[in-house]
Amino acid sequence: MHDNIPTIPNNIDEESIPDDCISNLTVDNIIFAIHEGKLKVLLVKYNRGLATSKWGLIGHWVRKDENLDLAALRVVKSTTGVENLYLEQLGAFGNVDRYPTRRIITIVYYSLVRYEETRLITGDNAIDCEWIDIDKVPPLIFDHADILAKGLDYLKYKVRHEPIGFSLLPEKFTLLELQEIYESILNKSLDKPNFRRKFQKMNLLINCKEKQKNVAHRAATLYRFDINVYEKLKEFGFTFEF
Amino acid sequence: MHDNIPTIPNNIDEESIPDDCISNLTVDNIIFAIHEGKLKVLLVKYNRGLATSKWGLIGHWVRKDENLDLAALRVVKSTTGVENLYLEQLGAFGNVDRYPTRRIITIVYYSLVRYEETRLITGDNAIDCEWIDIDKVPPLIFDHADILAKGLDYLKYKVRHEPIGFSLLPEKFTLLELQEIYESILNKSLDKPNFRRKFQKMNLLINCKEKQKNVAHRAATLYRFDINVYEKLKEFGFTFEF
DNA sequence: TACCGATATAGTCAAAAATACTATATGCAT
DNA sequence: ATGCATATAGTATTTTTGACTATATCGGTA
Repeated sequence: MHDNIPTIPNNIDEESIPDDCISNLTVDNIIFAIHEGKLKVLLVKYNRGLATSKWGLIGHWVRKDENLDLAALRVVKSTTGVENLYLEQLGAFGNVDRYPTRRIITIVYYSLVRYEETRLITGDNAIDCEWIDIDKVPPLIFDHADILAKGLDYLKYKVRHEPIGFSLLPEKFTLLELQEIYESILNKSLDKPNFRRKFQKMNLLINCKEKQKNVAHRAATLYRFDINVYEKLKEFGFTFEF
Repeated sequence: MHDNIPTIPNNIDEESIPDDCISNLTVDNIIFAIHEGKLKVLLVKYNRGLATSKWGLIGHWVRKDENLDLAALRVVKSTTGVENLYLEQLGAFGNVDRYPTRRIITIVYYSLVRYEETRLITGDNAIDCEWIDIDKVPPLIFDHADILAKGLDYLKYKVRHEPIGFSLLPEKFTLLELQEIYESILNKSLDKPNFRRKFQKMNLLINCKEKQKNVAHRAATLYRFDINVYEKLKEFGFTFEF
């Protein structure tokens, strides 16, 4: 699995840039999700251009009449089938030598999706599209390993400073599920009673007054995220901190 | 002052893009400094292209053989004369209609400089270059007002989460000077004894064992920032929080 | 030289938050 | 009925914050 196939065609025609796209600009997406308590990133194995048979982040050329954010959104939606997601720009990567043959700038976005809501679609420029465990990432094309590393750093930072956990969970979730998000991203274990208390005191959780079903132990209460309270708190200069 | 001059030439030749630059890519810089306790941003009034006679952030075309970071650094150094600065990418702005005549992407950097170290140089593409008080910013070209707003938000966020104050102060500074940075950025007053205690407990300050001189009051101790301790703390997952 | 204005710096105390635990509750499986 | 597994409540100690008071020390000035 994840072998490097050695020879790749090395000419610009192989890039097959659509006519309606800007020729020196792409978007690339770092798409994260949590599955079975583990942090995953979505990668594709390309079937054309300089990236043929190699793994990389999910990117595409930006259309001439398309804003950057929309280009990123288009790519994420068409690959994952997800409608609701957290999407944010990570930054531009444009080192002179990042692309083998010429100068191409990529604007990188990172997004968080709910694993259960995804229906992966391998586009016709790819031969594979998979959720890869964050510590089993194969070698990646171009500067994508650097980009991913930066995205992962940012995720770790972000999870402590904004309540992004909710973007990774289904609408209704238990406090333990929420805690496991933190544990998997921060890579350390946390005290259960203290975690609940801390989170509950923030008032960002709404008790659904429902319980888990079909679990072989005491059923936990289900909660959902109160985005209205969060928006109001932000207006008053509140900053989430974990 | 800061009037809008109405008619501007509206043709691409007026952009005067150097031959060795990429034609659809610029860098723009949000340069902050503190002077007399007030937050300032560096702006220029352009003398050519679509921006003629209007104020804007300090930007330039990116050279074909130049990394993005270096392009930003080149512009900041050549405008301010500063050698040591904090420089970080804020992100890419590339909305379809951000530039009047065609699609141009700009990569925005934000930097912090020490006011006393600057020697402003008005480049030959500008007729003026000034430190502008953050709440006296004139109308700006293109989407620069949006960009500046985002940079300012980021600065406010940043000052609470990373010890950036040191990038705005001379090497040796008093605790009151440090406090005033926080007060001017966060736009509120802070308790003096509590501020000192909080900062001192972080162990990021080295006592220079020197005092202020020629002040009409008890001389304060001078401190400097301990970047080594800061780097080590970061390795262990410490996050600065104010 | 004695006081004044200004800022530095130390100290106090109560309230709030974080931390490390212990204890009890409730679901399903056997 | 018992036990395993997780939920959830509680408790006690330490840390951190926030508001405030008190004292120290500089240059300047009457």
